[in-house]
Amino acid sequence: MSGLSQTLTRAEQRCQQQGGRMTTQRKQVLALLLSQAGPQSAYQLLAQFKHQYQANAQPPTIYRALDFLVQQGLAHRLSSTNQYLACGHITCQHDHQGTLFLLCDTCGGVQETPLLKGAVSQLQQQLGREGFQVQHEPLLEIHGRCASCAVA
Amino acid sequence: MSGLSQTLTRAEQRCQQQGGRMTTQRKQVLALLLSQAGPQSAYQLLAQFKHQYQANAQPPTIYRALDFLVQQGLAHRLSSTNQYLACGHITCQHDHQGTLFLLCDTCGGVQETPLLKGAVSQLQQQLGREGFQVQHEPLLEIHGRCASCAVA
DNA sequence: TTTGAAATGTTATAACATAACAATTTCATG
DNA sequence: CATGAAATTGTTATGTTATAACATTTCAAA
Repeated sequence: MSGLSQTLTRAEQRCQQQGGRMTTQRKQVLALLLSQAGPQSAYQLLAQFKHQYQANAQPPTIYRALDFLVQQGLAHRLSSTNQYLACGHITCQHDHQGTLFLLCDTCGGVQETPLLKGAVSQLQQQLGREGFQVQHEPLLEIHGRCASCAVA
Repeated sequence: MSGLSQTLTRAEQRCQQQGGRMTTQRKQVLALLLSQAGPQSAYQLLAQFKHQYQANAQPPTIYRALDFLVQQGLAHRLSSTNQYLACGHITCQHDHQGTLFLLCDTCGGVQETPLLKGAVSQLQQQLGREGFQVQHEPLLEIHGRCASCAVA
């Protein structure tokens, strides 16, 4: 578990390696994402951004920053809920072949886990069978009920 | 490969078994879906519905029909593209544990295939590890390039 | 220090989806 | 058949998500 500033530093390093510019604004949005308990909609983030950083910010500001962060692998977009969250593996050396998001429909929380090798190879088999070529790591979203909510 | 009317009949049977009412309107929307080459947005379907069936139809008409069809397992919603398509397995006895959609970013087409058992059990393993309970068959969407587009 | 590409600001609008309530239809049951 | 509760459909309005388009500014490399 590393602190916020360490994470931001690490994120900056990653951008440099990948030829991306980590500007103040983008860092602010990433910081916002990192401070959240759960995934947020773009407009929720916009509201917080306006409150904390820039009162007159407009949607494109947030969407551009989010697009950038997603491109750089520092954030993820959950397409099944139209939400965004910081990547849970900014500080670790992650060598994923894909990511699995477990979305709890009860509490709205998300668990992000690397796809296990076994699952990856099974999926690859299935893709190969169809002659389908994947360009980016697949992000798989599965809905259900998380462990905490299952207890209650 | 069964014809449109056969498929609609089969769909009707399924609804009855599941306690759903297959109305004229819903059948019309399903027929629209079945006549498509690829997945369509709700508003594309609305435009076609207005053209073919009811000139003054409004968005709720389409969304309600789509919601119903998805509930009954006769159609799917692709959350990564906000599109809808007819289930490719209305006429077969399908005993899926989940479905994998291969979305071609080049031609916009979709390949729908049942999740192979191996992949299912790998994913289940991973879910079990997190204590996560799935309520519905997972629908997994993977983007990439389909076989035809890979050739070109 | 120019200069051009990238980033940001700003206005407007497109695209996706649902709330809320009225009217109608359906269909089990009296 | 009558009829009334539940489901479906009609209709208006609006909420939510996302991007187009163009102006301005920033910033690093030549």
